[in-house]
Amino acid sequence: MAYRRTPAVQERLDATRAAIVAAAHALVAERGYAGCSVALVASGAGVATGTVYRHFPDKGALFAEVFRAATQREVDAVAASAAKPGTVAARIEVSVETFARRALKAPRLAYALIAEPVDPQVEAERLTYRRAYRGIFAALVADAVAAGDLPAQDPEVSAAAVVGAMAEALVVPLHAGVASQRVVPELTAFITRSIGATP
Amino acid sequence: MAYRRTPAVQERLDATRAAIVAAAHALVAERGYAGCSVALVASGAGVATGTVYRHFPDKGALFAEVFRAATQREVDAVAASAAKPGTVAARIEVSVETFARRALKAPRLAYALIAEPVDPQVEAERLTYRRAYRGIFAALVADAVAAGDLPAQDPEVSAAAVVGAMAEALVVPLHAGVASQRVVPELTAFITRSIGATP
DNA sequence: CCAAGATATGAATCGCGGTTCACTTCATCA
DNA sequence: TGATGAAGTGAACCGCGATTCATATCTTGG
Repeated sequence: MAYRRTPAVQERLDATRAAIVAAAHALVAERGYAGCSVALVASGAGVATGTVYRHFPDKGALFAEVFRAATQREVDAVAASAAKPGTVAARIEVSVETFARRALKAPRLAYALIAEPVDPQVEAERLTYRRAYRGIFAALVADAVAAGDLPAQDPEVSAAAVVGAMAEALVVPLHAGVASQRVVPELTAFITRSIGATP
Repeated sequence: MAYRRTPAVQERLDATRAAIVAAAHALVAERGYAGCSVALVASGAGVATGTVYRHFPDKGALFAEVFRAATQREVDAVAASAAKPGTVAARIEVSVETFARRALKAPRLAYALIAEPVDPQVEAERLTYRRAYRGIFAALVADAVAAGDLPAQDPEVSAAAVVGAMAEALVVPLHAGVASQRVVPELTAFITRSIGATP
C-alpha cells in the first residue's frame, strides 16, 4: 500500500468540487439552465470535462446540487423574515417582500429556479423547493387561524396559492428582464387580502 | 400541366392534417409532452413519420398548434364563465371553478398545459395562454375597480397572481393524479378574498 | 392509358451534448 | 528513488430522436 489520501489532497479535491459547483451556479445565474453544458461548466471551473464526472455521477446530480444550494439560501432568507416578531400580516408582508426583492435582484437565477424548463432530476429539486416555501406560509397561516387572527381556511391550499401568486406575478418581470419593483407592494397587498388578514 | 389539386384531395389533405393534430393531442393528454415522439404521433394518426413533415415544418410547430387549440378551448370556457351575469365575486368564483374542474377532469393534459417542461417553441405558446387568462381576470378586476366594487389595485398584477394561485394550487393534485375536488372551494375563497371582494 | 407532377413512405442520416476510458500526470510511502 | 495507485485529461464514442430524401404510389388532365 503506497498511497493514502492525505488531508492536503482531500482539501484540493474539495476545492475542485466546490469550484465545479460554483462555476455551474454562475452559469445558471448568467444564462440559465439551457445555457449550461458539462463542457462549459468544466471550462468555467478550470478542469477537464472528465473531471466533473469524478465528482458527480451525471449532469443531473450536479445541477440538482446547484439547485438545492441556491434554493436553500432563498428559503432561509424567507424563513428568517417569516420568523420576525409582529402580526401575521406584517410577517407575511415582509416574507413576500424578501422573496420578491431577492428574485428581482437576480432575475436570471430566479427564473431558472422558479420557471425554466429543466430536466426531471432537477425538477424534483424544484418541487422540494416549492414545498419548503409552502411549508413556511402554511405554518404561518395555520398558527394564525388557530389563534383566531385569520378566517378558517386550509393552510396548505392557501400556502400553495400564495407561492403560486408570488411566482406568477414575478415571472413576467423576470422573463422580460424588467426589474419592476412596482409589483412588490401590489403583490403584498394581494397576498395580505388573500389570506384574510387586515393590515 | 397535368395535375391540379382537386377539392377531394384537399379534403383528404385536411383530414390527414387533422388526424395528426388529433393524435398528438391524444398522446399529450395521455402521457404528456415527454411521451411524444414524432414517430409515435405518426403511428397514432396512421401515417408515416415523413408525412408529418409535409404538414408541419418541425415538431415544435406541430405541438405549438396542439397547445394553441387545447388552450383556446380552456380559455373560451373560462371566458364564458367570466361573462355570465352577476356580481364580480360570483363571476370570479364561477370562473375559477370552471378552470379547476376542467383541469381536474383531464389532469395529464392540464399538467402538460400548465407546468410540464416543454421546448421553447411550445413554451412561447404557454406564455400566450397564461396571458389570455390574465386578460380575462384583469378585465374583470379593472371593471370592478372602476365601478368601486373592489379596492384600488393593479389589475394586471392581481390577475397574474390569480392565475399563479390557481395553477400552483392545482399542480400538486394534478401531478399526484389525485382529483381532490376539495381544493376548489378553498381556492375560490382564497381568490375572492385576494382581490378584496366580499362574497 | 400515359405523362407530369403531387403526395406518401420509412429507412438512413445527422446533430448534439452527455458520457466514457485509455492514457498522462501526480502523490504517497517504503 | 521507484513502485503503486489515485486523480486528471479530453478526444472519441454513443444513444436518441428529429429530420431528410430516394423511391414508390397515387391523381390529374389530355
